Amino acid sequence: MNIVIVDDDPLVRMGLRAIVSSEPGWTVVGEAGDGHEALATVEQQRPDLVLMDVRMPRMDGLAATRQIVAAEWGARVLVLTTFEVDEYVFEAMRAGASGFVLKRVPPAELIEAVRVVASGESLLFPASTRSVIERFAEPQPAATLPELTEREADVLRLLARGLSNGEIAVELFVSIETVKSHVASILMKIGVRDRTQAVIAAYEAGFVKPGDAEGQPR
Amino acid sequence: MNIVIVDDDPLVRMGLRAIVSSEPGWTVVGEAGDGHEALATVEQQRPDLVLMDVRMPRMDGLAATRQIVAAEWGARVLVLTTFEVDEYVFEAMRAGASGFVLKRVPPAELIEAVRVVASGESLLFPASTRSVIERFAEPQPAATLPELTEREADVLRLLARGLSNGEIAVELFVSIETVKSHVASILMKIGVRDRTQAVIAAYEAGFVKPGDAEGQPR
DNA sequence: GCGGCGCTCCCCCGCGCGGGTGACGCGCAA
DNA sequence: TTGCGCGTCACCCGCGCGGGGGAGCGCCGC
Repeated sequence: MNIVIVDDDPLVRMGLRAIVSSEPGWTVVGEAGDGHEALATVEQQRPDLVLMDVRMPRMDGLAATRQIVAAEWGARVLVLTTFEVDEYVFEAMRAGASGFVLKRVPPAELIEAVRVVASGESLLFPASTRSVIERFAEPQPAATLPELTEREADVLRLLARGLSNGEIAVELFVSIETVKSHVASILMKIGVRDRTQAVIAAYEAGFVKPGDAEGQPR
Repeated sequence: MNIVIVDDDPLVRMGLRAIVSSEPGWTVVGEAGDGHEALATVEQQRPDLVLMDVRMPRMDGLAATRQIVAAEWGARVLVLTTFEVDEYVFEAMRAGASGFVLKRVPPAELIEAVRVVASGESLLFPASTRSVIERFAEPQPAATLPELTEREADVLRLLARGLSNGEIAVELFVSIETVKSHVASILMKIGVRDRTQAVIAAYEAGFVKPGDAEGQPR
């Protein structure tokens, strides 16, 4: 397995190199000190895996990760970081990293992490996993909508797709007046002023989710 | 540390008991064969941690997890499963579980998992972590907004909080006319008809996310 | 220096929207 | 039976919004 090490600190690179190259069959085929160098090195060496620092001069590890993962040969990236700043975790995941590990974990754990990531799976440092799970768990009870009648819910769904009263009327086979009546009820029930705020409330309450619209809003 | 084991298969319970009770200081204070028994046992024993199977008769592990975590003393729950069905992972996370591990992992890994979860952190089986990361990574490229100028972005942010043109004007210390001008540019650039559709586009593109508003929309 | 663009402001116009009030039929429960 | 909630429809009014138009300023790049 061929590995590239990216970190702006030469000492850290040496340490990582010592750890990973101690495994039989693992070879460090390149090193880089910033994001730009990383891209160049990865393009030349086409490694199986990249150990990537986050904080680096010129181009940080997240931007570099994005580009490496986006490239067609797509090496897997294991992000290393000194501090467990939560935001980095989410950014790294979005950037396409396969793992997120603190530098200060014992060498055996780091090797295990590399092995896991190389096998095509993913892995997060436990404390990071906790952040991720919490973010997953929370968004549900964010806000809550008062009880809407079935028809009002229909109208709100269409409102949240950007339809005008007239369009909703056509969609539901009723008159505009009826739609206006429902809209008025909705606005009063959820305590907002206009249709825009109603749509916002629908999103905030999870009544509709990004992706629900997808395409046809026109 | 006191542990309760929940699984409908007595043999599996015995195996788990053998593994975890081999650790010094760890005690299995109860067992249960379904969700209802689990709730009763947990309430009596008040364990620090629960090893919870997912598929069980009467009440499944996810429902039981929800109730255990919701209770005020709140034991931590490590979910065990035979198959790595993705949906279980997300459900378990939402239910409030602190970890998700396959039953067939080696005893040493299981013990490590228990240790991690008991320490207040969280942990997922690597293949599950991958699912989670992918779910995190995808929602981004949903839709994309044309390039907005800095000021237009400001206005769109406020639009997405439900402010009227007048309120936006006050917020940005400009005249209503200016706001109307920016709004017109926004509508034209993203190709929509009215402010409501603009807000929808903002949510769909991830320009604003549920939770950004949080409170002040009024 | 001049054009382009972003930001600011102004005016007019038409219409959709939101607020108010009222009405009718239906189903359901008191 | 008498209500009440729901869904349907109607009319009026006022105003915010969106669609035109134009214009001045400062900054940047050619």
